[in-house]
Amino acid sequence: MKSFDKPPGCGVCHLLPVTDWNVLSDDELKVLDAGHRPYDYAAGDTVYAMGDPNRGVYCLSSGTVGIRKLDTEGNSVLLHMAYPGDVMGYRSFLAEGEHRTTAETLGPCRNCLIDSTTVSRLLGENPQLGIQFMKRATGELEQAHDSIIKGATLSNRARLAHLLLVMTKKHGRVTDDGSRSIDLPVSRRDLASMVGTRHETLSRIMGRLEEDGIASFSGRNVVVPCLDNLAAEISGSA
Amino acid sequence: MKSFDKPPGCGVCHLLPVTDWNVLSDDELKVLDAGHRPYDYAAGDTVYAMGDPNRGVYCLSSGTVGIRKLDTEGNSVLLHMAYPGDVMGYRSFLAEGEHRTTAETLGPCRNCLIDSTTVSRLLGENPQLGIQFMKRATGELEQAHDSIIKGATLSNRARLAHLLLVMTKKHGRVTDDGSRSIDLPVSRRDLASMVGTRHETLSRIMGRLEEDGIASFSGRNVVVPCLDNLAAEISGSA
DNA sequence: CGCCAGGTTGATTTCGCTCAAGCAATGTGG
DNA sequence: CCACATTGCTTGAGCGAAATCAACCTGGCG
Repeated sequence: MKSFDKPPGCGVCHLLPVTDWNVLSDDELKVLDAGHRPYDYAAGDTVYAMGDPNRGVYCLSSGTVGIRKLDTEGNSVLLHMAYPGDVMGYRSFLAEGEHRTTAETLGPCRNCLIDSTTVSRLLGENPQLGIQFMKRATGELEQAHDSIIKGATLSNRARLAHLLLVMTKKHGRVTDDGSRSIDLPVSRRDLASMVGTRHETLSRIMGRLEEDGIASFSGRNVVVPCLDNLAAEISGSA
Repeated sequence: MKSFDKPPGCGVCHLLPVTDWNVLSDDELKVLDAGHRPYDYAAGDTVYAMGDPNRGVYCLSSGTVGIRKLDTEGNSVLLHMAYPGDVMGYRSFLAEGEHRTTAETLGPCRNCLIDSTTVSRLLGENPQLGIQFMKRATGELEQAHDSIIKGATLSNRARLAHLLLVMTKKHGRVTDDGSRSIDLPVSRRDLASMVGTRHETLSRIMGRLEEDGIASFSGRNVVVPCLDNLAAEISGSA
C-alpha cells in the first residue's frame, strides 16, 4: 500500500458524477478534498479488518473490493462487492465503533480515505449527503434481502446461475461469437461462500452446468453461450 | 392516567424517546404531528403491499408487523419484523418508487402514517433525522448480513435455534420455574421461510429438538427450559 | 355436516456434506 | 535445474439431511 503526498482533487475526480459526493457544493468539495487521501493497494490487500477502529469512510477509485465477514468458526463469507464510485466503511463510521466486516482488494485498487472529522462535518452541513448515504444503505439492504430470498427458495444450482448472471453485469464482456465471457474476480472458495455451499459441491455443480452446455469454466474465466439459458436455470428449476 | 384536551400528538407519544424522531425540535415535532395520522389494524391486515405506491413512512405504535417479500414463484419469505417505535416504508420513500416489500400485521396494531411531504420537509430541515434513518438502515443491513451468514454456514437445526434465541428477546418471558416461554407471532410456514426450509422439514426439526429436551412446542407457544442448551445448538453443531 | 387451512407424519428419492485422495500450478531452497 | 512443499481445485465414495409427494389429523367455520 502506497500513499501520495499531494492528492489529486475530488472536485476533478472522473468518478465524481457517479458518487455520493455529487450533491456537494464547490466549497464542500474543497473540504472533501482537504480531508481525503488516496491509497494504492495490490491484489489481496486488506483495506480494513473486522475489529479495526473506524478511521473514516473509503471511496473506491479503481478496482474491486470484496466485503466479507468471518463467523465464529473462522468461516469466511463474501457478502458484497464494491466497485469504483462506491463508498465503504460508512456503517462502522455511523455506529462510531469498530469495523464489523473485512474489506479486501480483489485486484489492484486505488481507494481514498476520507477522515472521520471531514465526513462528520459534511454530513452536518449538507443534509443531501446523508440522504445519498441512506440511499446507498437501502440499496445494499435491497441486495441483501434479495440474497436471503434466493438463499431460502432456490437450489444451489439456481443460485450459482443467478450469481453468474449478476457477475455478467460488472465483469462480463461480449465475445466475437456473441457469447458472454466473464472473468470472475473471486476464488472458488469465495464463490462457494456466496452461493452458500461447500467448494467441493460448487465444483460439481459447475461440472453439471458445463455438461448441460449452460456455461464452461476454465480457471477464473466463464463462458456463457446463451444468457437466456442461464436465466432459465433460475425460474425453471423449481 | 391523564386525559388530553386534544388527541395525543407525536410530541407526547410514549414511544418518542426510542424513535428516530427524538432528534426533532419542538417546532419540528409540531410539523410531524400535523403530518401524521394513526390507523388501527386487525391481525393479518396489510399495511402496504409490494407494488403499492409509497404514501409516506409508517411509525409503529403498538403490535408487531412482518415485512415479507414474494418471489416470482409466489413463495413468501418473512424478512424482518417491526416493533413499536420502528419506522417502516422509508426505503421506497427514498427511492420515490413503489413498495418492494409487503408489510402485514402479525396481530392487532396501531400504526401512524407520516405523509411524504412532511417527511421530505423534516429530512431537509434537520440533517440529524437523515442520520437517524441511516442508522436504522445500517442496523437492518447488519441483521440481513447476519442472516446471510447464518444461512450460508449453519445447519437448518442451528438456524432454527438461532431464530428462537432471537425471538426470545422480543416475545419471550420467564416462567415460574425459570424456563422461557415464547409466544411466536408467526405461523409455521413463515417460520420455515425464515429458517430457509420447507415447513415439513421444520416440523421434523422441531420434533427432534423436543426429543432432545431443548425446547417443547405446542401451537405457537415454545418453552425453552435452558437458554444455554439452545445457544449450544448454534456453535456446537459444526 | 362437509369443507378448508394449518399442521404433522410417512415413504422415497435426491442432494449436499464429509472425509479423503489426486492433480496441476506455483514457489523455494539447495 | 530439480526435489519438495504449498495452494487451489477436482474427483470419488459413503452417509446423513432435506426435498418431494402424499396421506392424514385437527380445529374452526359457513
